[in-house]
Amino acid sequence: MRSRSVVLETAILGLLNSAPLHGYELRKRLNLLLGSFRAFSYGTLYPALKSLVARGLIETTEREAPAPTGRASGTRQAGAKSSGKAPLTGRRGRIVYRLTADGKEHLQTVLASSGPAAWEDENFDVRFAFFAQTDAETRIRILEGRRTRLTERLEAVRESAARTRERLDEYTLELQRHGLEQVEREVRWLDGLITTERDRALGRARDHSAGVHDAPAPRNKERG
Amino acid sequence: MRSRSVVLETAILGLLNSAPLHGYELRKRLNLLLGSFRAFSYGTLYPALKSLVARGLIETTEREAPAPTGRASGTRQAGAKSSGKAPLTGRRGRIVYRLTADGKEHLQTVLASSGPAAWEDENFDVRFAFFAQTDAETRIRILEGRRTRLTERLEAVRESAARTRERLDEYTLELQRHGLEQVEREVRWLDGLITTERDRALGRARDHSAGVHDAPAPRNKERG
DNA sequence: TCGCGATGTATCGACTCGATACGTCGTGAC
DNA sequence: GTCACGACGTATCGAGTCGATACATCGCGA
Repeated sequence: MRSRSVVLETAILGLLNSAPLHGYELRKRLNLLLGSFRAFSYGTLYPALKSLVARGLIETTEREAPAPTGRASGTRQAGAKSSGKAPLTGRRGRIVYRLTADGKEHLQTVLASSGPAAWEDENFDVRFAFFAQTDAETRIRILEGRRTRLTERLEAVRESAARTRERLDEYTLELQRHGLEQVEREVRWLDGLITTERDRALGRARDHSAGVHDAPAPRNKERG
Repeated sequence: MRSRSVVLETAILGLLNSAPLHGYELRKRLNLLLGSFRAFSYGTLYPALKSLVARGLIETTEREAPAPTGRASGTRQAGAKSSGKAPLTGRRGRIVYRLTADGKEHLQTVLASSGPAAWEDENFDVRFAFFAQTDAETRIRILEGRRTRLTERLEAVRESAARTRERLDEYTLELQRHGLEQVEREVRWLDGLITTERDRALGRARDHSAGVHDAPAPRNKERG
Protein backbone atom coordinates (compact mmCIF):
# COMPACT_ATOMS: atom_id res chain seq x y z
CA MET A 1 0.00 0.00 0.00
CA ARG A 2 1.71 3.15 -1.18
CA SER A 3 1.22 5.92 1.33
CA ARG A 4 -0.39 8.26 -1.14
CA SER A 5 -3.70 6.45 -1.15
CA VAL A 6 -3.95 6.93 2.60
CA VAL A 7 -3.47 10.64 2.07
CA LEU A 8 -6.09 10.92 -0.57
CA GLU A 9 -8.52 8.97 1.56
CA THR A 10 -7.82 11.16 4.54
CA ALA A 11 -8.28 14.25 2.45
CA ILE A 12 -11.59 12.98 1.09
CA LEU A 13 -12.81 12.10 4.54
CA GLY A 14 -11.73 15.48 5.83
CA LEU A 15 -13.60 17.33 3.11
CA LEU A 16 -16.73 15.25 3.43
CA ASN A 17 -16.68 15.91 7.14
CA SER A 18 -17.68 19.49 6.41
CA ALA A 19 -20.28 18.76 3.76
CA PRO A 20 -21.46 16.01 1.40
CA LEU A 21 -20.00 16.40 -2.06
CA HIS A 22 -19.92 14.74 -5.43
CA GLY A 23 -16.77 13.66 -7.23
CA TYR A 24 -16.26 16.60 -9.52
CA GLU A 25 -16.67 19.15 -6.77
CA LEU A 26 -14.51 17.05 -4.47
CA ARG A 27 -11.64 17.15 -6.92
CA LYS A 28 -11.93 20.88 -7.38
CA ARG A 29 -11.80 21.52 -3.65
CA LEU A 30 -9.02 19.04 -3.18
CA ASN A 31 -6.80 20.76 -5.69
CA LEU A 32 -7.70 24.18 -4.37
CA LEU A 33 -6.88 22.98 -0.88
CA LEU A 34 -3.47 21.69 -1.82
CA GLY A 35 -2.99 24.63 -4.13
CA SER A 36 0.36 24.75 -5.80
CA PHE A 37 1.62 21.64 -4.11
CA ARG A 38 -0.11 18.72 -5.66
CA ALA A 39 -3.06 17.68 -7.80
CA PHE A 40 -5.10 14.54 -7.91
CA SER A 41 -6.70 13.23 -11.06
CA TYR A 42 -9.94 11.36 -11.57
CA GLY A 43 -8.02 8.20 -12.20
CA THR A 44 -6.97 8.42 -8.58
CA LEU A 45 -10.07 9.94 -7.07
CA TYR A 46 -12.78 7.62 -8.31
CA PRO A 47 -11.08 4.37 -7.34
CA ALA A 48 -10.43 5.86 -3.91
CA LEU A 49 -14.10 6.76 -3.53
CA LYS A 50 -15.06 3.26 -4.58
CA SER A 51 -12.77 1.76 -2.01
CA LEU A 52 -14.11 3.99 0.73
CA VAL A 53 -17.68 3.05 -0.11
CA ALA A 54 -16.75 -0.62 -0.12
CA ARG A 55 -15.28 -0.25 3.35
CA GLY A 56 -18.33 1.54 4.63
CA LEU A 57 -16.57 4.79 5.52
CA ILE A 58 -18.66 6.84 3.13
CA GLU A 59 -22.00 6.28 1.43
CA THR A 60 -23.62 7.55 -1.73
CA THR A 61 -26.77 9.63 -2.04
CA GLU A 62 -27.90 9.84 -5.59
CA ARG A 63 -29.41 13.13 -6.55
CA GLU A 64 -31.27 13.85 -9.71
CA ALA A 65 -31.09 16.70 -12.19
CA PRO A 66 -31.08 20.22 -10.69
CA ALA A 67 -34.50 20.89 -12.22
CA PRO A 68 -36.54 18.67 -14.57
CA THR A 69 -37.25 21.18 -17.32
CA GLY A 70 -37.44 24.98 -17.36
CA ARG A 71 -35.02 26.78 -15.05
CA ALA A 72 -35.18 30.22 -16.66
CA SER A 73 -32.54 32.35 -14.96
CA GLY A 74 -30.56 32.10 -11.69
CA THR A 75 -26.80 32.32 -11.53
CA ARG A 76 -25.71 29.49 -9.35
CA GLN A 77 -28.01 27.49 -7.03
CA ALA A 78 -26.46 24.31 -5.68
CA GLY A 79 -29.33 22.68 -3.85
CA ALA A 80 -31.53 20.54 -6.04
CA LYS A 81 -35.03 19.76 -4.98
CA SER A 82 -37.85 17.94 -6.77
CA SER A 83 -37.98 14.19 -7.18
CA GLY A 84 -37.41 11.57 -9.84
CA LYS A 85 -34.86 8.88 -10.55
CA ALA A 86 -31.89 9.99 -12.63
CA PRO A 87 -30.28 7.30 -14.80
CA LEU A 88 -26.99 7.50 -12.90
CA THR A 89 -24.99 8.82 -15.77
CA GLY A 90 -26.97 10.81 -18.21
CA ARG A 91 -29.39 13.61 -17.36
CA ARG A 92 -27.07 15.28 -14.86
CA GLY A 93 -27.18 12.44 -12.35
CA ARG A 94 -24.52 13.33 -9.86
CA ILE A 95 -23.44 11.00 -7.11
CA VAL A 96 -23.14 12.70 -3.77
CA TYR A 97 -20.92 11.13 -1.11
CA ARG A 98 -21.43 11.51 2.62
CA LEU A 99 -19.50 10.35 5.68
CA THR A 100 -20.88 7.43 7.65
CA ALA A 101 -20.53 7.10 11.41
CA ASP A 102 -17.64 4.70 10.85
CA GLY A 103 -16.06 7.22 8.54
CA LYS A 104 -16.25 9.99 11.10
CA GLU A 105 -14.68 7.78 13.70
CA HIS A 106 -11.94 6.64 11.34
CA LEU A 107 -11.14 10.23 10.40
CA GLN A 108 -10.74 11.25 14.02
CA THR A 109 -8.44 8.30 14.66
CA VAL A 110 -6.27 9.07 11.67
CA LEU A 111 -6.05 12.78 12.41
CA ALA A 112 -5.03 12.20 16.00
CA SER A 113 -2.57 9.35 15.51
CA SER A 114 0.82 9.49 13.90
CA GLY A 115 1.87 6.83 11.46
CA PRO A 116 5.53 6.10 10.71
CA ALA A 117 7.75 9.11 10.15
CA ALA A 118 7.86 8.61 6.40
CA TRP A 119 4.11 8.79 6.21
CA GLU A 120 3.94 12.18 7.82
CA ASP A 121 6.74 13.48 5.69
CA GLU A 122 5.24 12.57 2.35
CA ASN A 123 1.86 13.85 3.28
CA PHE A 124 2.62 16.81 5.37
CA ASP A 125 0.55 19.15 3.26
CA VAL A 126 -2.61 17.14 3.60
CA ARG A 127 -2.10 16.79 7.32
CA PHE A 128 -1.59 20.50 7.57
CA ALA A 129 -4.68 21.28 5.55
CA PHE A 130 -6.76 19.60 8.22
CA PHE A 131 -5.02 21.06 11.23
CA ALA A 132 -8.20 22.84 12.17
CA GLN A 133 -9.74 19.45 12.90
CA THR A 134 -6.82 18.38 15.10
CA ASP A 135 -5.76 19.16 18.65
CA ALA A 136 -2.81 21.42 19.41
CA GLU A 137 -0.61 18.64 20.70
CA THR A 138 -0.85 16.70 17.47
CA ARG A 139 -0.27 19.85 15.47
CA ILE A 140 2.97 20.58 17.25
CA ARG A 141 4.14 17.00 17.00
CA ILE A 142 3.57 16.99 13.25
CA LEU A 143 5.24 20.33 12.70
CA GLU A 144 8.30 19.28 14.66
CA GLY A 145 8.48 15.93 12.92
CA ARG A 146 8.42 17.64 9.57
CA ARG A 147 11.08 20.08 10.68
CA THR A 148 13.36 17.31 11.87
CA ARG A 149 13.15 15.33 8.68
CA LEU A 150 13.63 18.43 6.58
CA THR A 151 16.82 19.39 8.38
CA GLU A 152 18.07 15.84 8.15
CA ARG A 153 17.57 15.86 4.44
CA LEU A 154 19.20 19.24 4.22
CA GLU A 155 22.23 17.93 6.04
CA ALA A 156 22.50 14.88 3.81
CA VAL A 157 22.31 16.92 0.61
CA ARG A 158 24.79 19.48 1.85
CA GLU A 159 27.29 16.85 2.89
CA SER A 160 26.94 14.92 -0.32
CA ALA A 161 27.31 18.13 -2.29
CA ALA A 162 30.46 19.13 -0.43
CA ARG A 163 32.14 15.93 -1.55
CA THR A 164 31.46 16.60 -5.22
CA ARG A 165 31.45 20.35 -5.43
CA GLU A 166 34.41 20.75 -7.71
CA ARG A 167 33.02 18.40 -10.36
CA LEU A 168 29.85 20.38 -11.03
CA ASP A 169 29.29 23.21 -13.44
CA GLU A 170 27.86 26.58 -12.49
CA TYR A 171 24.28 25.86 -13.46
CA THR A 172 24.08 22.65 -11.50
CA LEU A 173 25.51 24.47 -8.54
CA GLU A 174 22.97 27.24 -8.87
CA LEU A 175 20.16 24.71 -9.06
CA GLN A 176 21.34 23.07 -5.87
CA ARG A 177 21.74 26.37 -4.13
CA HIS A 178 18.23 27.35 -5.06
CA GLY A 179 16.86 24.01 -3.87
CA LEU A 180 18.61 24.26 -0.54
CA GLU A 181 17.36 27.78 -0.10
CA GLN A 182 13.78 26.73 -0.68
CA VAL A 183 14.06 24.03 1.94
CA GLU A 184 15.74 26.36 4.40
CA ARG A 185 12.92 28.79 3.89
CA GLU A 186 10.41 26.08 4.67
CA VAL A 187 12.25 25.22 7.87
CA ARG A 188 12.00 28.84 8.96
CA TRP A 189 8.33 28.83 8.08
CA LEU A 190 7.86 25.79 10.28
CA ASP A 191 9.75 27.49 13.09
CA GLY A 192 7.32 30.36 12.97
CA LEU A 193 4.33 28.06 13.02
CA ILE A 194 5.70 26.04 15.91
CA THR A 195 6.33 29.17 17.92
CA THR A 196 2.84 30.46 17.25
CA GLU A 197 1.34 27.13 18.14
CA ARG A 198 3.29 26.95 21.40
CA ASP A 199 2.37 30.46 22.39
CA ARG A 200 -1.22 29.73 21.75
CA ALA A 201 -1.17 26.53 23.77
CA LEU A 202 0.54 28.41 26.59
CA GLY A 203 -1.97 31.22 26.49
CA ARG A 204 -4.83 28.81 26.57
CA ALA A 205 -3.29 26.97 29.51
CA ARG A 206 -2.66 30.17 31.46
CA ASP A 207 -6.10 31.64 31.40
CA HIS A 208 -7.52 28.18 31.51
CA SER A 209 -11.15 28.43 30.52
CA ALA A 210 -11.49 32.18 30.79
CA GLY A 211 -13.33 34.00 28.05
CA VAL A 212 -10.38 34.63 25.77
CA HIS A 213 -11.02 34.40 22.07
CA ASP A 214 -8.35 32.40 20.29
CA ALA A 215 -5.83 34.39 18.37
CA PRO A 216 -7.22 33.64 14.95
CA ALA A 217 -4.31 33.28 12.56
CA PRO A 218 -0.96 31.45 12.60
CA ARG A 219 0.25 34.43 10.58
CA ASN A 220 3.98 34.30 10.91
CA LYS A 221 5.57 37.14 9.11
CA GLU A 222 8.82 36.68 7.39
CA ARG A 223 9.55 39.57 5.19
CA GLY A 224 9.29 38.74 1.46
CA MET B 1 4.50 8.15 -23.58
CA ARG B 2 4.45 10.05 -20.29
CA SER B 3 6.83 12.96 -20.34
CA ARG B 4 8.81 11.82 -17.36
CA SER B 5 10.55 9.06 -19.25
CA VAL B 6 11.83 11.62 -21.71
CA VAL B 7 13.31 13.57 -18.85
CA LEU B 8 15.03 10.62 -17.34
CA GLU B 9 16.41 9.61 -20.69
CA THR B 10 17.67 13.10 -21.36
CA ALA B 11 19.26 13.20 -17.94
CA ILE B 12 20.96 9.87 -18.50
CA LEU B 13 22.22 10.94 -21.88
CA GLY B 14 23.45 14.19 -20.45
CA LEU B 15 25.38 12.48 -17.69
CA LEU B 16 26.87 9.86 -19.96
CA ASN B 17 27.99 12.64 -22.27
CA SER B 18 30.57 13.62 -19.69
CA ALA B 19 31.74 10.12 -18.80
CA PRO B 20 30.69 6.45 -19.09
CA LEU B 21 28.99 5.26 -15.91
CA HIS B 22 27.31 2.21 -14.47
CA GLY B 23 23.76 2.15 -13.10
CA TYR B 24 24.46 2.60 -9.44
CA GLU B 25 26.75 5.55 -9.95
CA LEU B 26 24.35 7.00 -12.48
CA ARG B 27 21.55 7.02 -9.96
CA LYS B 28 23.70 8.64 -7.32
CA ARG B 29 24.74 11.44 -9.63
CA LEU B 30 21.23 11.86 -10.91
CA ASN B 31 19.84 12.39 -7.45
CA LEU B 32 22.69 14.63 -6.47
CA LEU B 33 22.12 16.64 -9.61
CA LEU B 34 18.45 17.15 -8.96
CA GLY B 35 19.14 17.57 -5.29
CA SER B 36 16.12 18.32 -3.22
CA PHE B 37 13.79 18.38 -6.18
CA ARG B 38 13.28 14.86 -7.27
CA ALA B 39 14.68 11.34 -7.00
CA PHE B 40 14.61 8.46 -9.39
CA SER B 41 14.52 4.86 -8.26
CA TYR B 42 16.05 1.76 -9.82
CA GLY B 43 12.64 0.64 -10.90
CA THR B 44 12.69 3.65 -13.19
CA LEU B 45 16.35 3.80 -14.05
CA TYR B 46 17.03 0.26 -15.25
CA PRO B 47 14.08 0.01 -17.62
CA ALA B 48 15.10 3.37 -19.06
CA LEU B 49 18.64 2.13 -19.61
CA LYS B 50 17.31 -0.98 -21.27
CA SER B 51 15.18 1.08 -23.59
CA LEU B 52 18.07 3.34 -24.51
CA VAL B 53 20.26 0.36 -25.30
CA ALA B 54 17.52 -1.16 -27.43
CA ARG B 55 17.27 2.06 -29.40
CA GLY B 56 21.00 2.22 -29.90
CA LEU B 57 21.52 5.51 -28.11
CA ILE B 58 23.82 4.01 -25.52
CA GLU B 59 25.88 0.84 -25.38
CA THR B 60 27.23 -1.36 -22.61
CA THR B 61 30.84 -2.07 -21.79
CA GLU B 62 31.19 -4.79 -19.27
CA ARG B 63 34.02 -4.29 -16.86
CA GLU B 64 35.38 -6.75 -14.37
CA ALA B 65 36.36 -6.48 -10.71
CA PRO B 66 38.35 -3.34 -9.79
CA ALA B 67 41.44 -5.44 -8.98
CA PRO B 68 41.78 -9.24 -8.97
CA THR B 69 43.20 -9.80 -5.47
CA GLY B 70 45.39 -7.62 -3.25
CA ARG B 71 44.62 -3.90 -3.25
CA ALA B 72 46.32 -3.06 0.05
CA SER B 73 45.57 0.63 0.65
CA GLY B 74 44.37 3.47 -1.54
CA THR B 75 41.26 5.43 -0.77
CA ARG B 76 39.28 5.55 -3.95
CA GLN B 77 40.59 4.58 -7.43
CA ALA B 78 37.87 4.29 -10.04
CA GLY B 79 39.71 3.00 -13.07
CA ALA B 80 39.92 -0.76 -13.33
CA LYS B 81 42.50 -2.40 -15.51
CA SER B 82 43.40 -6.08 -15.98
CA SER B 83 41.35 -8.49 -18.02
CA GLY B 84 38.98 -11.40 -17.51
CA LYS B 85 35.32 -12.06 -17.99
CA ALA B 86 33.12 -11.17 -15.04
CA PRO B 87 29.96 -13.29 -14.68
CA LEU B 88 27.72 -10.28 -15.22
CA THR B 89 26.22 -10.32 -11.77
CA GLY B 90 28.42 -11.78 -9.17
CA ARG B 91 32.10 -10.94 -8.57
CA ARG B 92 31.53 -7.21 -8.88
CA GLY B 93 30.58 -7.28 -12.52
CA ARG B 94 29.36 -3.81 -13.15
CA ILE B 95 27.78 -2.79 -16.41
CA VAL B 96 29.16 0.44 -17.73
CA TYR B 97 27.09 2.46 -20.18
CA ARG B 98 28.49 4.75 -22.81
CA LEU B 99 26.95 7.11 -25.37
CA THR B 100 26.91 6.02 -28.99
CA ALA B 101 27.25 8.42 -31.90
CA ASP B 102 23.49 8.30 -32.35
CA GLY B 103 23.06 9.05 -28.68
CA LYS B 104 25.28 12.11 -28.86
CA GLU B 105 23.37 13.39 -31.82
CA HIS B 106 20.03 12.74 -30.19
CA LEU B 107 21.12 14.54 -27.04
CA GLN B 108 22.12 17.63 -28.97
CA THR B 109 18.80 17.66 -30.78
CA VAL B 110 16.82 17.34 -27.58
CA LEU B 111 18.82 19.97 -25.73
CA ALA B 112 18.47 22.49 -28.52
CA SER B 113 14.83 21.97 -29.40
CA SER B 114 11.81 22.80 -27.30
CA GLY B 115 8.98 20.33 -27.10
CA PRO B 116 5.47 21.34 -26.16
CA ALA B 117 5.17 23.80 -23.31
CA ALA B 118 4.03 21.17 -20.86
CA TRP B 119 7.18 19.19 -21.43
CA GLU B 120 9.43 22.03 -20.47
CA ASP B 121 7.36 22.85 -17.45
CA GLU B 122 7.35 19.42 -15.88
CA ASN B 123 11.00 18.92 -16.51
CA PHE B 124 12.44 22.29 -16.01
CA ASP B 125 14.91 21.13 -13.40
CA VAL B 126 16.48 18.54 -15.69
CA ARG B 127 16.70 21.03 -18.53
CA PHE B 128 18.34 23.50 -16.22
CA ALA B 129 20.82 20.97 -14.92
CA PHE B 130 22.19 20.64 -18.44
CA PHE B 131 22.22 24.31 -19.31
CA ALA B 132 25.98 24.16 -19.59
CA GLN B 133 25.57 21.95 -22.66
CA THR B 134 23.11 24.35 -24.29
CA ASP B 135 23.45 27.61 -26.14
CA ALA B 136 22.44 30.94 -24.61
CA GLU B 137 19.43 31.41 -26.85
CA THR B 138 17.87 28.14 -25.77
CA ARG B 139 18.64 28.88 -22.16
CA ILE B 140 16.79 32.18 -22.27
CA ARG B 141 13.86 30.67 -24.11
CA ILE B 142 13.50 27.95 -21.48
CA LEU B 143 13.82 30.33 -18.58
CA GLU B 144 11.20 32.64 -20.00
CA GLY B 145 8.86 29.78 -20.82
CA ARG B 146 9.10 28.55 -17.28
CA ARG B 147 8.47 32.02 -15.96
CA THR B 148 5.40 32.49 -18.09
CA ARG B 149 3.80 29.24 -17.06
CA LEU B 150 4.62 29.85 -13.44
CA THR B 151 2.93 33.24 -13.42
CA GLU B 152 -0.05 31.82 -15.26
CA ARG B 153 -0.44 29.16 -12.63
CA LEU B 154 -0.01 31.77 -9.93
CA GLU B 155 -2.78 33.84 -11.44
CA ALA B 156 -5.12 30.88 -11.70
CA VAL B 157 -4.58 29.83 -8.11
CA ARG B 158 -4.95 33.37 -6.84
CA GLU B 159 -8.15 33.92 -8.71
CA SER B 160 -9.62 30.63 -7.70
CA ALA B 161 -8.64 31.31 -4.10
CA ALA B 162 -10.25 34.73 -4.14
CA ARG B 163 -13.57 33.18 -5.00
CA THR B 164 -13.47 30.82 -2.02
CA ARG B 165 -11.47 32.73 0.55
CA GLU B 166 -14.17 33.14 3.13
CA ARG B 167 -14.94 29.44 3.24
CA LEU B 168 -11.47 28.34 4.30
CA ASP B 169 -10.01 28.05 7.77
CA GLU B 170 -6.83 29.72 8.93
CA TYR B 171 -4.53 26.77 8.37
CA THR B 172 -5.67 26.16 4.83
CA LEU B 173 -5.20 29.83 4.15
CA GLU B 174 -1.71 29.76 5.60
CA LEU B 175 -0.83 26.75 3.49
CA GLN B 176 -1.96 28.53 0.37
CA ARG B 177 -0.13 31.69 1.32
CA HIS B 178 3.07 29.72 1.83
CA GLY B 179 2.66 27.92 -1.47
CA LEU B 180 2.11 31.13 -3.39
CA GLU B 181 5.10 32.69 -1.72
CA GLN B 182 7.33 29.82 -2.75
CA VAL B 183 6.24 30.18 -6.35
CA GLU B 184 6.66 33.94 -6.28
CA ARG B 185 10.15 33.43 -4.97
CA GLU B 186 10.92 31.10 -7.84
CA VAL B 187 9.67 33.67 -10.33
CA ARG B 188 12.04 36.23 -8.85
CA TRP B 189 14.83 33.68 -9.04
CA LEU B 190 14.08 33.18 -12.72
CA ASP B 191 14.08 36.93 -13.27
CA GLY B 192 17.57 37.12 -11.88
CA LEU B 193 18.77 34.29 -14.05
CA ILE B 194 17.22 35.77 -17.17
CA THR B 195 18.84 39.11 -16.51
CA THR B 196 22.22 37.51 -15.96
CA GLU B 197 21.85 35.46 -19.10
CA ARG B 198 20.88 38.50 -21.16
CA ASP B 199 23.75 40.57 -19.84
CA ARG B 200 26.13 37.81 -20.63
CA ALA B 201 24.81 37.41 -24.15
CA LEU B 202 25.07 41.15 -24.64
CA GLY B 203 28.58 41.26 -23.29
CA ARG B 204 29.65 38.45 -25.56
CA ALA B 205 28.06 40.15 -28.54
CA ARG B 206 29.69 43.51 -27.79
CA ASP B 207 33.29 42.37 -27.55
CA HIS B 208 32.59 39.79 -30.19
CA SER B 209 35.43 37.30 -30.15
CA ALA B 210 37.84 39.30 -28.04
CA GLY B 211 39.69 37.49 -25.31
CA VAL B 212 37.17 37.94 -22.57
CA HIS B 213 36.73 35.07 -20.18
CA ASP B 214 33.07 34.29 -19.54
CA ALA B 215 31.68 35.55 -16.28
CA PRO B 216 31.61 32.22 -14.53
CA ALA B 217 28.53 32.16 -12.33
CA PRO B 218 24.87 33.06 -12.83
CA ARG B 219 25.01 34.03 -9.15
CA ASN B 220 22.01 36.21 -8.68
CA LYS B 221 21.83 37.51 -5.19
CA GLU B 222 18.53 37.97 -3.57
CA ARG B 223 18.95 38.58 0.09
CA GLY B 224 17.84 35.62 2.20
C1' DT C 1 -28.56 25.93 -34.87
C1' DC C 2 -24.22 24.73 -34.22
C1' DG C 3 -20.13 24.50 -31.76
C1' DC C 4 -17.65 25.13 -27.68
C1' DG C 5 -16.66 24.92 -22.94
C1' DA C 6 -18.17 23.70 -18.30
C1' DT C 7 -20.11 20.01 -15.63
C1' DG C 8 -20.07 15.17 -14.51
C1' DT C 9 -18.69 10.04 -14.12
C1' DA C 10 -15.45 6.69 -15.41
C1' DT C 11 -11.49 3.85 -17.42
C1' DC C 12 -6.98 2.78 -19.70
C1' DG C 13 -2.15 2.70 -20.65
C1' DA C 14 2.06 4.26 -19.40
C1' DC C 15 4.89 5.50 -15.86
C1' DT C 16 6.86 5.78 -11.15
C1' DC C 17 8.15 4.61 -6.47
C1' DG C 18 9.36 1.82 -2.46
C1' DA C 19 10.29 -2.60 -1.12
C1' DT C 20 12.56 -6.42 -1.93
C1' DA C 21 15.71 -10.16 -3.72
C1' DC C 22 20.14 -11.66 -4.53
C1' DG C 23 25.11 -11.33 -4.35
C1' DT C 24 29.93 -9.31 -3.30
C1' DC C 25 33.11 -6.68 -0.57
C1' DG C 26 35.27 -4.18 3.34
C1' DT C 27 35.19 -3.10 8.16
C1' DG C 28 34.76 -3.19 12.83
C1' DA C 29 32.92 -5.49 17.19
C1' DC C 30 33.40 -9.32 19.98
C1' DG D 1 38.73 -15.50 13.57
C1' DT D 2 34.28 -14.75 12.36
C1' DC D 3 30.25 -12.74 11.75
C1' DA D 4 27.01 -9.06 11.40
C1' DC D 5 26.34 -4.90 9.06
C1' DG D 6 26.43 -1.55 5.69
C1' DA D 7 28.15 -0.05 1.09
C1' DC D 8 28.11 -1.43 -3.54
C1' DG D 9 25.63 -3.40 -7.57
C1' DT D 10 21.87 -5.29 -10.79
C1' DA D 11 17.18 -6.26 -11.19
C1' DT D 12 11.95 -6.99 -10.66
C1' DC D 13 7.23 -6.52 -8.70
C1' DG D 14 3.04 -4.64 -6.76
C1' DA D 15 0.58 -0.82 -5.87
C1' DG D 16 -0.45 3.83 -6.78
C1' DT D 17 -0.67 7.84 -9.89
C1' DC D 18 -1.24 10.84 -13.91
C1' DG D 19 -2.80 12.49 -18.47
C1' DA D 20 -5.63 11.44 -22.03
C1' DT D 21 -9.69 10.04 -23.36
C1' DA D 22 -14.68 8.56 -23.78
C1' DC D 23 -19.26 9.58 -23.15
C1' DA D 24 -23.25 12.53 -21.98
C1' DT D 25 -25.82 16.88 -20.66
C1' DC D 26 -26.23 21.79 -20.26
C1' DG D 27 -25.73 26.91 -21.04
C1' DC D 28 -24.09 30.32 -23.95
C1' DG D 29 -22.89 33.10 -27.70
C1' DA D 30 -22.01 33.54 -32.89
